[in-house]
Amino acid sequence: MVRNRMLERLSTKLLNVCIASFCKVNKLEKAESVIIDAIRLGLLPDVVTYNTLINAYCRFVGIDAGYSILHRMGEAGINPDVVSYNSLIAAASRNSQISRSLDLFDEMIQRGIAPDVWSYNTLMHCFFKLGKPDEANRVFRDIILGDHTPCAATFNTMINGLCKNGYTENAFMLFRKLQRHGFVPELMTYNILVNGLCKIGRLGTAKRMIKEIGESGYVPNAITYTTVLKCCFRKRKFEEGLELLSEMKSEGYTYDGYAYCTAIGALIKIGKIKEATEYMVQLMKTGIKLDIASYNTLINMYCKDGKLEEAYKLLDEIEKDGLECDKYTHTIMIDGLCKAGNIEGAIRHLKYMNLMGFDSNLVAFNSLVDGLCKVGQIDTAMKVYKSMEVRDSFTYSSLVHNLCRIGKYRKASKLLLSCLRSGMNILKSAQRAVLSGLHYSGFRGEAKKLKSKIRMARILNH
DNA sequence: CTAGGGTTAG
Repeated sequence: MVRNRMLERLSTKLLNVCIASFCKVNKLEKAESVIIDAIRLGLLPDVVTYNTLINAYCRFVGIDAGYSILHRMGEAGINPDVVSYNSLIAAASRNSQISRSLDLFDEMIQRGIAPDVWSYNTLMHCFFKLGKPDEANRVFRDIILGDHTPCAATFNTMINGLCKNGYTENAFMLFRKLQRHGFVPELMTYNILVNGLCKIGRLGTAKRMIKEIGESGYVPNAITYTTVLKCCFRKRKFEEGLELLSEMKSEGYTYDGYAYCTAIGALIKIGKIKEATEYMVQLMKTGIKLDIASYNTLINMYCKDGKLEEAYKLLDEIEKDGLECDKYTHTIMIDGLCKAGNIEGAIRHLKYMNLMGFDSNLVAFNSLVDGLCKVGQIDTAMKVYKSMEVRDSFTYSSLVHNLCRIGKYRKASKLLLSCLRSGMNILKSAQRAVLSGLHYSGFRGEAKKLKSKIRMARILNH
């Protein structure tokens, strides 16, 4: 009897290995048919089998599909465990459905399943993604001081979240403190810090980190390289960047599209479309499978080149490749249409984007506002501006510049002030345009007053 | 579970 039980367990284990190998390569139907065969042979799937399925369905089909497995396992008399929920929570978080992650977390607790460190790590990550570092910090403290043992991912998530929320200095200090207490950083930890430090321009410290990677016995990986590559372009060191890219190519670090897209994106930004196109051709020649971010880069390239038809062709390619457009794709198209002066097309695409389940985002609206201004429809642009729930310095700079362009300096001045009152910065060039406009159109007193307000705002907003 | 690439103003 005992022998039989052992055999049974072994067989389920084998079944799970088999299911896992199919799930890994997106052969879900195959996995399902194996399960059916197994059941026919009297071999019942267990919680691990279902968890493997949840993971795969979340990854390849969607969270709803993953979630439906929960019901299926319930019907089969198997209760979901913390791993089941961790998969779902992480999947929602990956898909930027943060509120869903939080709901799933609550659901798990309500069902009496105790979260583990992984659950808390993901929860922390969710709060950081929501821009709520205080909440994330609370979770971090709970992990450290509570019943759970933090793991490297806990620290990595915390350090990364701090960097992403504008607290890179704190992240760095935490890192050093943890090190003094015996934390051995992973390569990922270093990559997180190198990226954070590069972004705030602390290149000296970033270089020190890279040196520490070697001293710790790690070898920098493609991510380290791409981070440094991006940093080169950010510092406008294009020659150096392109050299690094070719070094990456010869060292085998360009097995995906990241480095290419970094370079292409940087070249587009400085208007070197021809060079960007050359790198696109290179990228295509490698046969690397394009993901949605790569497609977005290429679509943006065509848009900036005024080749909208080519951009539309790529939209079709995305579908043929079985990928889905995301908010970046749509925003890039909307901006491209605006830049081409096709406001109607842009508005149509905005509606289409909403139809596809994407909220209108700040960037898309900013593009629309700017596009409307450029074709002389400033009143409509103002209407859009007023309807916007969120605005940023792009919104204001664009409007202020264009109002100045048509000589409406007092209106521009009013807008500039409401921008400053909201605690946001505005381009220096936009400020100058308003000030000199007011001055030379006879509103010298107002110009003077505005100037002093700008000065005060500089103190307060800093 | 955690790290690199993709969108807007001048």
